[in-house]
Amino acid sequence: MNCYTSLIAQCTNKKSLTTLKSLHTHILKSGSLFSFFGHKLIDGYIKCSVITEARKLFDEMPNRHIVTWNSMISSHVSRGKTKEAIELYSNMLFEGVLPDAYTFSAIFKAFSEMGVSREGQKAHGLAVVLGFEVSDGFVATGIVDMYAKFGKMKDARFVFDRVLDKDVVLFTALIVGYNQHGLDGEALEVFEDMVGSRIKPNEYTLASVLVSCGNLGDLVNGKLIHGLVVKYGLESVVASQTSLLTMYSKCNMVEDSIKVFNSLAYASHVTWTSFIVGLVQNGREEVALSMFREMMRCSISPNHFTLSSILHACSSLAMLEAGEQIHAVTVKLGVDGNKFVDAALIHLYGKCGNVEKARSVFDSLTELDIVSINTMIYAYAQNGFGHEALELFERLKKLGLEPNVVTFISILLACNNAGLVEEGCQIFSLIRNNHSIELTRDHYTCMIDLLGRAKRFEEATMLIEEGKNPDVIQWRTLLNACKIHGEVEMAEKFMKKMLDQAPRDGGTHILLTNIYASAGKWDNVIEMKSAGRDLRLKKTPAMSWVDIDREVHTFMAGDLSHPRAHEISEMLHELIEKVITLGYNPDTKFVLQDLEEEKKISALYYHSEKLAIAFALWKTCGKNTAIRIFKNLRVCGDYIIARDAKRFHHFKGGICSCKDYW
DNA sequence: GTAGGGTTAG
Repeated sequence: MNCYTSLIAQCTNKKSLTTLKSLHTHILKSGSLFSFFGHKLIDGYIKCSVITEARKLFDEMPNRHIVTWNSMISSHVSRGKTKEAIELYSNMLFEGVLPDAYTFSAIFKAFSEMGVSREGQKAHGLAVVLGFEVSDGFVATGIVDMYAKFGKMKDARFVFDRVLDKDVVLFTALIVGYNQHGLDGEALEVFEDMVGSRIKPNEYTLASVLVSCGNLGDLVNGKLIHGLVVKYGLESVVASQTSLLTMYSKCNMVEDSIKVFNSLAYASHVTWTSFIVGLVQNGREEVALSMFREMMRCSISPNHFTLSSILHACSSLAMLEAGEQIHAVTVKLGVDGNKFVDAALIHLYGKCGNVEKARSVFDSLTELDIVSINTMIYAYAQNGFGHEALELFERLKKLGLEPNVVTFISILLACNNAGLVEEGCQIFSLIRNNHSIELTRDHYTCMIDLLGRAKRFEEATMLIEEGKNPDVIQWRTLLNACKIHGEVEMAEKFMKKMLDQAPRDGGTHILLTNIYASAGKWDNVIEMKSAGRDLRLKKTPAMSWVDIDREVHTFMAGDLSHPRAHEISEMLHELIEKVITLGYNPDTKFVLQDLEEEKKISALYYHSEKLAIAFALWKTCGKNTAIRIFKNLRVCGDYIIARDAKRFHHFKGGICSCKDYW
């Protein structure tokens, strides 16, 4: 009889399920199944990962031992079968079997994963009554981790503080809790306590505190902890590598994160993703895209984290074609239903001016949440679809969702971009009356722009003065409105107010210079320019780019350095001749330099966006494909299609979607 | 004879 024990052990080690099952039959026939051997068999099934067989036998057994209850519960929890684990736990209590430290160490995770905090709290109470809460580190860790997952950091801390013998896992559970709820300062404090208590951190601890350093932008501590990773020989652990990358990129030290990445012998999909995310967040979208391609070449499958990030890279570069290919990848991998991925897709299509496609992704969502609606409203806003944005705003309210700060920024932007002045004012007063939303500078700036464009300078000025800490951008917004309406005197008045605040602001100087230039006040222009030189102001050069066959071509005004400069120039002249015969009249008021008329006209011809479009037309040879031109600053009023730094301009039948409002 | 914590995204 005793040989059963060693036979079961042999099967378990070899993971031989068939032999285990024949043993099962044999023991059953011998009449000793519901004894010690039954428990051994259950244990064997669990170790062979056939939990259903274990459960079947378990349910047949009378007089189940606490150890077997515990094995059943913990094996269900570790396989993500939380509902069944909780069921087993209640059955156990119902049968009058008291849980012990092993039971508690497993069960709290089930409560947090099921999201049932009341039940979790009850179990906590029982653990206190039975005396396990502060005396057993495993139990305490379970409780601390559960409260942390529920975001109840005060409860987690309360339990933590009372535990007598704190170990590295308990400390880590609390640190991770703080980290995941944005309390990175607290996370670092606890880490310091831990080190002070001479408890050695491990890879779990270090991974988490590194991320906290990143979130705080605390490079000093980040580097110290990098030192600890090296000291404890944890450099080859994936989690350490991943969080090192995250830490450096969140501290804006992309070069260091590149260095870490290049030193890795192997990178997991999480590490690749962390690296790519860091590149995207640091404005290295093109590198991110090539790393993404490299990742795919290495047959590392991207997941929803990777894909949503890389889609954001495509959005920033407005690379529609690359984005569409990645959209195809998301469908192929079946992650296109993920809400992060879908939001990124809506953002991409919105940013690339394809509102219909953004909307079709939006319509495919099975569950609407505030972020997905915000993203769609923003897509409408960017493209000047004011009424559609307002409609969605109404739908949001009907769904009973609470609009947040981002919703209001997007909707105000939509009103602004579509010239819906009254609607914008109404929504603005709605936010004012809704005390749960705090008005931010962005809300004010948007309203100031809206009122300024509507020539309602008095109200706009009042808003600047009412808003907390008005900034240069707001005054500059108003100056821009003066420029639109040719209000030179008003601009000078605002300029004085601004200069008190930020005498060295380059944008202000350039704007006022341009206002003088449009009004032909060349003396003032010269004066402003020399003042600007004295202040050593640098102007951001205008730049346009076009994406053809996944290659980005960049142009600056008058810049003939492109290898195809000759063809571009020919195409440009051909085009201009054509449009002149169609009635185009170069509008030199957009040339803000004091030049002879002829030179002004030629300056106008060589604007960066025109070079880009000439190149694109030459390159695509009149093929019937959409051409998307991008520009970092505002598009010159003299011409054209494109997305500029603010919004997309759709040209159809010679009319721009912004109705020349911008 | 059974047990606890981590790294990537809007």
